[in-house]
Amino acid sequence: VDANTEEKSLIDAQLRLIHWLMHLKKRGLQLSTIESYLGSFGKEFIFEIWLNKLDLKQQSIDDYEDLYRQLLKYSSERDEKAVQRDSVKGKTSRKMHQSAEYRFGRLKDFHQFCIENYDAPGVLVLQNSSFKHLQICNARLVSPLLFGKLLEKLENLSQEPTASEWVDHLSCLKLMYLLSYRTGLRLNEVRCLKIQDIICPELLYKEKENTVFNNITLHIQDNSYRRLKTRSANRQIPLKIALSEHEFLVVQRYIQHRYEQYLVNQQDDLLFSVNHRVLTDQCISKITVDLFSQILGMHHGFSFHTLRHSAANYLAITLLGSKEMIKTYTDCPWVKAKKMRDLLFGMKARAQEEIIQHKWQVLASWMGHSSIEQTASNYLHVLDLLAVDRIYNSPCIISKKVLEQCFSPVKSSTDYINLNRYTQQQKWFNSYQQTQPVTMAGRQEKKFSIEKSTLTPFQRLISFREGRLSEDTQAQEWMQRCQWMSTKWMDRQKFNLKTNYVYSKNLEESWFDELYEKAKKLTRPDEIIPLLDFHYKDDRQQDALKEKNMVKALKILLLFGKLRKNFLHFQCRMKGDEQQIVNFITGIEPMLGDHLYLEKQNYPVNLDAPERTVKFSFQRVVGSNKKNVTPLVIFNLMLKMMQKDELWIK
DNA sequence: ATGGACCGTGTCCCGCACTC
DNA sequence: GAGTGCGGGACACGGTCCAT
Repeated sequence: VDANTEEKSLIDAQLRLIHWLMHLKKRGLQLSTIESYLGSFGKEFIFEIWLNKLDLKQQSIDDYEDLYRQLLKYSSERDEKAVQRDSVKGKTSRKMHQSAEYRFGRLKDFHQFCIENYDAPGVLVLQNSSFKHLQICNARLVSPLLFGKLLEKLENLSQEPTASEWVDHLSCLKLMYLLSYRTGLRLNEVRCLKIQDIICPELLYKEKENTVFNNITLHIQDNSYRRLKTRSANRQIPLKIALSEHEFLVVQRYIQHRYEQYLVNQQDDLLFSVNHRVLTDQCISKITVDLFSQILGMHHGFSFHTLRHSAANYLAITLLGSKEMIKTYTDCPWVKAKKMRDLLFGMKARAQEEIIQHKWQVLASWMGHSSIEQTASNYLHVLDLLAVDRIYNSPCIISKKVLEQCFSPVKSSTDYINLNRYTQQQKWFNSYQQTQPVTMAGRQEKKFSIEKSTLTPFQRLISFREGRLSEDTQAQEWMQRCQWMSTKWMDRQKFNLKTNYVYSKNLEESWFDELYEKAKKLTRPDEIIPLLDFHYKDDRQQDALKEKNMVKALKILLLFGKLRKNFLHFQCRMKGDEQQIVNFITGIEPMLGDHLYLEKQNYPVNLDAPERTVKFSFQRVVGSNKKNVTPLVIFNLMLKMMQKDELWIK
């Protein structure tokens, strides 16, 4: 990368921006509006391009995400400053246009334009429609437990018959996950590792089979495949201290295996290639998001890049935190953490750990950042924890004389006393939980069957519907029940559908889909669909009765309910109908938690009126607002009902 | 009873002109 | 560059009327 190409990409970026402005003009916007659009992020955009020497044409999804996250951060900062100014003046203005939300919309518009005209990839940061959501998902970290689940899901994926051609690629992906999670490598850095990037003397003498290598160091540098962000991203990552013992062995084994192939065919020199092919970064991003979706449901905001974020935070804790903190948050043993510090900071510096200054620099260069600031502000979400941890554990020195003046004479051989010794005796967390280490189940070591138990019934249902778990017969039965229910409730012609049609094949699937879509729309962005954690009070004696009433209510809903728009209708014509409705209410109402209530219209029914339909709706209450969420609740009830076999016995 | 057409309401967001 | 008032479109929702 010479200065000339740097300049070129800077100009390209500017042209892109100008092109967008022209496009806005063509759309008929007035100049004043376009001006404010440009003002939303234009300067910062160009600044970031220049600062990080970015080439937009070469950017991966993760690079875009980084860039946009930074821009949105600048935007929020502008907002914060405005709030401060206002609070000085003593007014609390409700912002209208030039707000972070507004600028978020402009940036989204710009990126959409780039997607259409410059083949830019879709970006997760901007996909979420609500701006607030973004701030939450920004700080998501992958815990060792979650990472274990991710690997497990990947393992499941490679067990599927359709994946048979991809098994080797998926094994590579697993190693990429591992390396990124432990070392914080970017997607393209790990994806495009070359055999030549591996520094390992033992590889060259291929003598003993079963030795453990002393170390394997990855040299992260620019190469023709990889598109690195900056030249400063030239760095070396020692794997022996970054990985656990077992993980190191797994990686070593793979490298040995690939090296032998490489000796035969030196053209094929990418570490993770299978017959000259490596999974594309888009493909990896998509698989990763899908796997997380399987674990966490929709709208989780996790991506491959989250692994890098997690690595940064766990490294920060491991390098800078106290023993307690390390044990609580990471799966790294304390002994290993000490070893890491010795190696990275140097033994001498470690001896005076309190005062060494270059710790942050070590972390930043490990991550491939040119400045400490960059790591701290973009990647570290645990700074406050680290600060508290540090304060809590730092020595609290007080002069012996002061103590003696206040209290009685003090026994001490020195003039100073470290009070921390005494305060620490009432540690808040002297019994901390040791985090369980990540388990790396290999294909050979463990036989995998799709573990249905780890999926919720809802996930199994949806997986089955999408053909991912076609052999799950239980889910198949549930699906049929659901289709029957949604058809009976929603299809105006099929109100009289009999239960013996539950397993008939010619039910229309669209009714279920419609209900599912409606439920999704009513779900708040931070929720997974089955949000209604129906409340049961602990009182055991009441439980049996409550359960009985609930089953009764569900049976009534099953047989007599009608879903019209956002309302649940019950006819009240025959003599028994009135009692059924009462039963329904008494069974349902105790299930609803604090945020839901059952709203009743035309109840009790006026038996003389021609119209004798009771209309129920479920209302979600937030503060003083209420919202009709009937389809969502019905969908949830349906999920419950499909599992209750007693409802389906003839 | 059912479905279609229409309408009023409320909310959200956008565009524009304007001021400081 | 930040902020505001106003107008207006898109949309969801519910209600009403009417024909079948």
